[in-house]
Amino acid sequence: MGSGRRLDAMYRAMLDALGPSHWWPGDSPFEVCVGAILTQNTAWTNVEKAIAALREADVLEPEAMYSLPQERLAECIRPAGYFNIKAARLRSFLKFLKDQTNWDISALESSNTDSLREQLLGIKGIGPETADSMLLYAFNRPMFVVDAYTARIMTRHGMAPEESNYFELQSLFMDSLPEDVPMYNEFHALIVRVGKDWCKKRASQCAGCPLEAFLD
DNA sequence: CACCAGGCAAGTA
DNA sequence: TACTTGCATGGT
Repeated sequence: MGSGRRLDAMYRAMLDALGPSHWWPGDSPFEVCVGAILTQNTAWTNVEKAIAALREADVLEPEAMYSLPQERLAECIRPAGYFNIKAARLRSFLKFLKDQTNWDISALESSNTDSLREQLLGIKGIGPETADSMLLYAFNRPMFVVDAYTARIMTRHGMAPEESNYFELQSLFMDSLPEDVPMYNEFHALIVRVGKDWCKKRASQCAGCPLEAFLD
């Protein structure tokens, strides 16, 4: 429970400075899952365009989306980039929903978190960050989401070695913070916002960063 | 013009 | 196992 205080202080500093993020409220768990796949290595503004196109095509619902030929699905999501790959990934997720839930995504609510995580990771195109984003933001499970910004911020603050893997970074948070879904939700969102605006890959434009006081 | 974005899988040695 | 590369649009 050592670094818990520091993480909590960082969380409050970011929240005080930036205010709540209202991230991924989504119109449905399915929509959140679609967004999680589309946003892989892609700016969210581009994802919004793709989701709008899916809604316009009236396929923002599992069975309808699966009935759309992959090539046309790819065309809808073109603005999100990697459209051919992501169309295939959406379809592998849709096939999972069909096979495991008979198109009733709410059937997944009864699975325990660890087995649901394993199931999601078994789908081609869903890696640890996408699976955990779905668990936290679509299924309201207490799973901390790690991304490139999380790694950068933690290493830059001397709280994790450069070579830390996903699980090690995730454990840093989950071993010392309470299992609090709304807090995990907001914490990850704040990390992304701070990473985008201040914690750049190179140079250090740390002036004004909400976490400036936590640098050594 | 270069660089980056809420990653992942496949290929190589 | 540990690197490297392909995937692709849109904003700064």
